Amino acid sequence: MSGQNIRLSVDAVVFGYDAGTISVLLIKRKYEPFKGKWAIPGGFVLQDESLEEAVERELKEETGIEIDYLEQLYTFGNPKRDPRSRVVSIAYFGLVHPSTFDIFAATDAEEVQWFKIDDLPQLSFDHDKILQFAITRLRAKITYEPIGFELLDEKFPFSDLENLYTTLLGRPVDRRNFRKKILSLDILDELDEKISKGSGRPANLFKFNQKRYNHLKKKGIVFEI
Amino acid sequence: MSGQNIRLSVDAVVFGYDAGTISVLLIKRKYEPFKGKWAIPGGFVLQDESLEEAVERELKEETGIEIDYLEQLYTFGNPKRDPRSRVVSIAYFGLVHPSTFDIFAATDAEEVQWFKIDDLPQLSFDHDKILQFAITRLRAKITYEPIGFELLDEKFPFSDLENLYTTLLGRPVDRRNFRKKILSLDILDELDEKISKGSGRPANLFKFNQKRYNHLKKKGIVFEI
DNA sequence: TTATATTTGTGTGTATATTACACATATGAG
DNA sequence: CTCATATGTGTAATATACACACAAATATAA
Repeated sequence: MSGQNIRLSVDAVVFGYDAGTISVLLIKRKYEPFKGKWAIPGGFVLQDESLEEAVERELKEETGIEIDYLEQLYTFGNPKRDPRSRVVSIAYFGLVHPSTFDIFAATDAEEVQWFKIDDLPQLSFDHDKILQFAITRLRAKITYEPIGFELLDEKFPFSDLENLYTTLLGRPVDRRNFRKKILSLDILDELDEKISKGSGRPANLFKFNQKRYNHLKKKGIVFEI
Repeated sequence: MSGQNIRLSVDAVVFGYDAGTISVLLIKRKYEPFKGKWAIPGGFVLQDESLEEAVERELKEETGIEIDYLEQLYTFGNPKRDPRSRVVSIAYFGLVHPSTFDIFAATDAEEVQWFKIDDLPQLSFDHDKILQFAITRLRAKITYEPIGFELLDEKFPFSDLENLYTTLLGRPVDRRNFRKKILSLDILDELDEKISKGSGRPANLFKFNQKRYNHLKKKGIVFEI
């Protein structure tokens, strides 16, 4: 027991969304093992920080990013997952708004990049497994928790939400029925603002009302698409 | 990084079911801290074993039990959760069939006991939090995965399943509608066997067909109550 | 300025699923 | 053989999900 020599790390799969594609944030490894290969950002947990603090610190150190939504994903503990020594990794998954996504997508730092999830490079360690796990969770979770809003701007036209769901679910959604359903949940505030995207009729902007959602949830009313 | 001194443990919340009550397996701690208090079984992960192996080993060592269903629950990493030193614990939740449950319920070893979940003793560490987490997961999960069968005998009358759901959901379910719904999922085999429980009409026995469920799941057909 | 292309916004009828509900049947016990 | 107890079953009413098309507001090009 006293001979336990297991190191503990955290890894974060961070998703961003723009114009019909989901991307994930990766870093290029500077050192062995897997030097030069892409990996999910992460690192070792420090003695006195919580796991969430470790994730946020590592993300800031390695990518400069600050996360809008973070949740624990799964803990990967296969004894052979790191070729050097025993490392157990607690994986998180995170979401960022387009404002964050855009900034970092623009700066093409060679060592930090967004990759579209259907055009991923080879990954280090068991990171492909972790990433697939995260994608599965994201796709599933948007159907029973209103986390999709974390991938949109604070104020968004309804079509953005619809496109996000079309993308994540991988199938078309009926515009009228989708709108009816979401609006019936009573978790969106319709704003007195319009946005015009090139040609076409300007769209009304909406805003997710987190407080109202929490309130409804407490009453046992569930989000479901 | 080399100064990391975090120990890694696993803990298991094991549930059993009998006659309208859900119970959980606890052990009485032999040593400080929390000596004499009840706790969820668990212990430190050994160098070369997987997390699941660690859980199974600890359960066997501490309680003698073998588990029928095991899944990772959540990783608890609050720096202060253990008063001695930093210990991160990966919690699992497990289910056992009544055959296992009955045996161990009978032997009233002073240091290992089943407790009804609405009559729990004070627990050590953050184990009450872990336990509540597990209960929440169990209650939620039986509505979208057919794991309830792991709490019943291999062959069971329909009323057992109905009572289990009534218990876990904490509300009555309509017998006819429930039966219709479950049978429509086509994951139960009706056997040519009857069981007679004291008085009343003997009940037909059913058996969960895991293969058929896996097959349906692969086709995207989901279990849902 | 007018016509055209583009995107948003909206309602109704149909099919499907969920819910409520009561009585006959098979057995054991007295 | 009567009574108590648990099982087994169907139908009608209601609610939910789904399919589907055209008018309104703007930008652009003629």
